[in-house]
Amino acid sequence: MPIIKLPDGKTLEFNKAVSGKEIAEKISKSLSKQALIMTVDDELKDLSYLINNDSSVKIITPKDSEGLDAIRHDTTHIMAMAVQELFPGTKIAIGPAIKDGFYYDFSRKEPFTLKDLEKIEKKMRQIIEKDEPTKREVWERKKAKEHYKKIGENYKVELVDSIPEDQEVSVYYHGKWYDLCKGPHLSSTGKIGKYFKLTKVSGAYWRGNSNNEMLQRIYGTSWPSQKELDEYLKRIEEAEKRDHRKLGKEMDLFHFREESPGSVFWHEKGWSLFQKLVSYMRKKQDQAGYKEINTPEILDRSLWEKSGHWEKFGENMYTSETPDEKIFAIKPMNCPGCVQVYNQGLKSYRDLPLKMSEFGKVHRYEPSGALHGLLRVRAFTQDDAHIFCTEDQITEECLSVTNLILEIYKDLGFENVILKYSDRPEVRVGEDQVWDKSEAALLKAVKASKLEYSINKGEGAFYGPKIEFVLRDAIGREWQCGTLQVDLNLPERLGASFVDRDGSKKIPVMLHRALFGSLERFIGILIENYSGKLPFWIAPLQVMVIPVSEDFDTYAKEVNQKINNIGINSEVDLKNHNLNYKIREHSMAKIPLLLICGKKEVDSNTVTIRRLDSNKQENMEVKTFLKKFAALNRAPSN
RNA sequence: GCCCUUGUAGCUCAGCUGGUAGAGCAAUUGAUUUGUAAUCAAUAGGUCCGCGGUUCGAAUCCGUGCGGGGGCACCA
Repeated sequence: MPIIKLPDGKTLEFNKAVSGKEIAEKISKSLSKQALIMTVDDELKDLSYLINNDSSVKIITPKDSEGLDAIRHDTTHIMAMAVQELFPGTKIAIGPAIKDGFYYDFSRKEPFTLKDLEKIEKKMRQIIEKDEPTKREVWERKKAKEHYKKIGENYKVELVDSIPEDQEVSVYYHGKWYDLCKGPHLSSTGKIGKYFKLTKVSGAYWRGNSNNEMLQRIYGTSWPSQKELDEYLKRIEEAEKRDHRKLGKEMDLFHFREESPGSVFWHEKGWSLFQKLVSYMRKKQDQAGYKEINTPEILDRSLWEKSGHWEKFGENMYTSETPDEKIFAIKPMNCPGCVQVYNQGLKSYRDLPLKMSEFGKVHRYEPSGALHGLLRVRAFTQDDAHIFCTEDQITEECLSVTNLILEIYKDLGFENVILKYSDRPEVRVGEDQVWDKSEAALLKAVKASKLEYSINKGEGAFYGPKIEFVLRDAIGREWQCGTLQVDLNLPERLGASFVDRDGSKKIPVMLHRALFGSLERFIGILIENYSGKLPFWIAPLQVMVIPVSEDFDTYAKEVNQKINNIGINSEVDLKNHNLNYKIREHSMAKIPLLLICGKKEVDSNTVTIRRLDSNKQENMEVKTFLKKFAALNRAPSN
């Protein structure tokens, strides 16, 4: 006589074992129609699962994230079934639901083509049409293994092996096709609806290990309704429109070329944006007590051996050989150089904390497949700094770094920031006790920041634990930017010290921190966040002055000169095109302000402003304009 | 690095099964003097990514290298 407790607190009593389907029907007709799976005492189960004992039950519908996952999981099973029917001999590996969709990994000699995807989709629709019931069976572990061995599904054999001993080995059937699967699944193939689409094929290593063979992965997306599917596809399209590679070209900011893959050729406008960010940060760092330094880009191999980079990071380092056969490395990080500057002259505890910043250009030989526009490059400028301090100062210094970073993000329009804390990796330098100390101090700062955070086990830098600052952009994507790392190893390796209060020599702690991480990457993120429509104060070309006709060229030139004189980047468009044409052209170039000058303006000594993304006209005296926009030509916090 | 895919004018792209390239926009020149998202016309513009091969003949087919894109792995 199970008593079923529902999420709203109500209870239902049954006089025999009861299935989810029956419970849903008892609650309401509409719920039973929408029901996909259920949770029994927080465990996901098929609706057909029979409940014998008193339990808490929640019926899952497409509105729940578990429901959405179930739909996607079912869709991927149906895809795998379609693939095996269409392409006999194809072996199947794994096929989970993922964010916004699903994938399944296959092993087959011939590559799947986009045409194949169409065929597979068609087959899937046929399978769904048949609406065959999905059934679950529990198999003996041994039977499952032998069975899969017999039919040559070697990936499934491995998967059976990896199921923990205390768990059942279950298999799900739709029609004749079956798959090793933990479940749960919808009750029949027709339940998933028809709102799915196969999106792409790619390679993927078996079990995510690059030593294993490469499988073929087919990705798809699946939703409870046409509306949601359309919305998703629209979202993808919108994201593509924001692509900084496309906008960077359109806005004439930068380009890449074969001669230096992964390195940016900055054009005038892009570089102007870059420099605006640098001078903004200089100002912020000055105010926060940083001292800016600069160190060589090429340093002798011996320094990198001492610092540990040669051994731990060598694979990613560019090296150069001189005519006299000396080996130099092009710096992949600024820290060793910075320590050398610290090491000049004796330091006292009174000098600490000592904050040394550096806009250092670093080079890292990233794997070719990792390169991605400005977001992943081989040469980039870090807004780097190293803070030398005592162990007692770690937490406080970390907090002040966090505050600085948050203020800077806010100025640039990012208010939604989360932290990722990473502790010791497997490959590392330094004693475990040292790691214990650094990890504890950093974690304390993380907690004190009161920001949302997650812990990434084993993902710290080889010299110390770290936190990463992740920001969410206008369309909800997360970008890892700033970083803060505690380093109790490098100062010792490179012989840094200070004289303490008692006259003894001690080794300082070093904090590595970067605000944006990489200027290049951050600019990419900025462009995507704003769809290229950058805030006025940071836009490379801020104003375009447009005379209505040739007669007003002189006036337009004068206005342009006055604007440039107060430090706003302005140009005047004297080309022989009509007004409509120019407005269209410069709007598409995403210039924040267009100033129209015609007879009316000349007579009244005014300009008419048209702001990007608005067709309102705003007339203003030139004097007023200059005053107003001079004030807007700096960061909100300044 | 691995799998798939792709590389034609400054840009976006067309060019079927092999017969030495084409459009729109941009550029230049001329006409037009324009009041809030494309005025008209003319002109010029290309080692069809590089190298090698097949062929009487290659942008097109094959091989290879390099680059781009989508993933996987990587991201100290």
